[in-house]
Amino acid sequence: MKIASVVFNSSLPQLDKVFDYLIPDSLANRIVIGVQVAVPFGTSKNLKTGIVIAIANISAHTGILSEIAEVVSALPVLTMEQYALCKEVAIRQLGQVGELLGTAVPKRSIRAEANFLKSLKNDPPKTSAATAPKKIGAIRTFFSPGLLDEDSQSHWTTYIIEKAKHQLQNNRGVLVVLPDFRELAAFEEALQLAGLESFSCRQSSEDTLQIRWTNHLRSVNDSGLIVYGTRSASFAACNDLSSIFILDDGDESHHEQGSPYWNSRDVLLQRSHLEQCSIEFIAHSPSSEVSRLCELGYLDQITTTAHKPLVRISIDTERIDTETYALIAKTLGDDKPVLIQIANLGYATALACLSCKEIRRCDTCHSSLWLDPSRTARCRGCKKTAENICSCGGSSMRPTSLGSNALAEQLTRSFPKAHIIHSSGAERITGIERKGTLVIATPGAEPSVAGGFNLVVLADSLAMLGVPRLRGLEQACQKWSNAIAKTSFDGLVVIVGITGVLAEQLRNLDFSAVVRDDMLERCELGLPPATRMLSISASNAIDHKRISEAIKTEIAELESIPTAVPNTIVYGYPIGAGNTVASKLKILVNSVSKSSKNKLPGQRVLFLNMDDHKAI
DNA sequence: AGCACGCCGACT
DNA sequence: GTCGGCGTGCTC
Repeated sequence: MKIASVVFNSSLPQLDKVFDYLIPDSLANRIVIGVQVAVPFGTSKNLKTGIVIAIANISAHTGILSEIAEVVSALPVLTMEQYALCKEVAIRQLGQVGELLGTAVPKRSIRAEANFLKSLKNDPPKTSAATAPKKIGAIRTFFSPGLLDEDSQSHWTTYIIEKAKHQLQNNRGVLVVLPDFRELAAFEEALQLAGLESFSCRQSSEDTLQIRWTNHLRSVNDSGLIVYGTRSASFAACNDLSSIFILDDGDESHHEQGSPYWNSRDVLLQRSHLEQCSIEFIAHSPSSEVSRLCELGYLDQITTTAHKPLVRISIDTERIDTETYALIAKTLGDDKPVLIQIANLGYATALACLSCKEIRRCDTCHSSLWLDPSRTARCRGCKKTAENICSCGGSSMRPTSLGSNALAEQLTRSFPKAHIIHSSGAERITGIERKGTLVIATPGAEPSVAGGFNLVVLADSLAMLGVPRLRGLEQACQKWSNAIAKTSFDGLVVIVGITGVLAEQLRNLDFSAVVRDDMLERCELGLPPATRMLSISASNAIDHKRISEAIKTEIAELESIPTAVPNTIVYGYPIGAGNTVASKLKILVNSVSKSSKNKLPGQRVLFLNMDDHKAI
């Protein structure tokens, strides 16, 4: 009898390995690699479902083998490329293969599967292997689309679709990973326009169970598809993969919040290595990681020559100066749309001292102060109510920028006849009609309008930089550039409150230069992206002490970084040492967890994040 | 996760 | 003497 190796979808470290089973003759012709099977497991009366990842004549296991009880899914539900990716990511992120299998394989829908099988009989999938040409040279680029989304030639969807068409002709697969449902909608619209709907396959957790399972079966069992979705699509099946595209890799939505804390960029970089395929990063402004890869020569940067909107820098410390007011009034008067980007909601984004003009910061944690909705001066970080005296001795302060509510009130007064719309994360408007509308939006919530906005005002630029965060500048660039991309062909951009070198770089809309300078400076200081931060949180003080001491003696090269978070240790490590550090840590973490005398039943002792963005 | 094995306290 | 507590460890 043949032997099948089976893996389980479980986050338990004890089950994070393959289990071999005998294939009974009755099931022999139905068991292929990738199918779901039900097997007896341990002493449990219930069968456990797993996935066959290998079939062989011998087993490395010396004990007696059980037999597979039944075949659950007639079709394969996992490709071996997906499985290899899960293994690689699990090693690098110090997690379990089993917990990533859940991302690679969605929940099964019996009805959807029955319908899919029926449709297969009428329309069998194209077989690709015989005709697929061998690998073309893998391309690795960072592409920055033109800063005018209205110019369809330089739009990111056009760029991806043109390249994808070429691959589809060879019956090869293309994977597209997008940050958000808004980009998903934009991409779907473009697919429809290009007549590629029948060659595309969406992977979205927003879809119903049935649709998800149908699309998943299709991407595993068919080829020559454009597979697209948000971050979990990084693990989606895509046969004969030739190119990977990832949009706005710096966007926070590309980070998985749960263990093992992977992000689309890193997963897809690993995937492009494993599958020897091209990878292209697309963003109006690069992330610092992409900027670093360009600097190293790992990625080629493609700059578009498409024309850019005109930029006016207003150095006025007021949020909106008189000239900008006049521009808004004129644009609205011409019945054309205006977009104002503000940092966030609330009544003030920052407070400045009237005598020294500095932004007031919290005495304990140094975060900026703001006026909360009850109009009390409060720290943004620790929420402590602030003193009324500045370090310079000045006793009065004023808001440097007003939040959306206050600004809206102010604008309503200034433009009594204007039609004002708000759009924020909570109440998001996706599109508006083209006329003299004034849109006040928070970053990422800007609606689109046919033809673009004739005036885009980045009203809170200074406040967006005022936050003392590591990635403040690169994230601001991402948010600014995405808002600027909504400008019309003949439109104007006003950036309020920026001065110096940054103002010059922004006048030319040279976001790559801004991010590059910031990135190089951070690398010199031993900060991300060249150095990475890993954090280990313990559920109690004793185990916290045990793991930190074990690391101090066993992995001396790890550089400890102070943190205020209780029972947590943070270390910096060079990005290239990731796998080495992870494998050394795995041994220590396992032994400390195992011998813990303090764990509650079912509770994990240690939580490990190999790439903790919030650690610093 | 389940489930059995195993070695100490209170019960007919 | 035995019933049962859940700590420890294994599951192909």
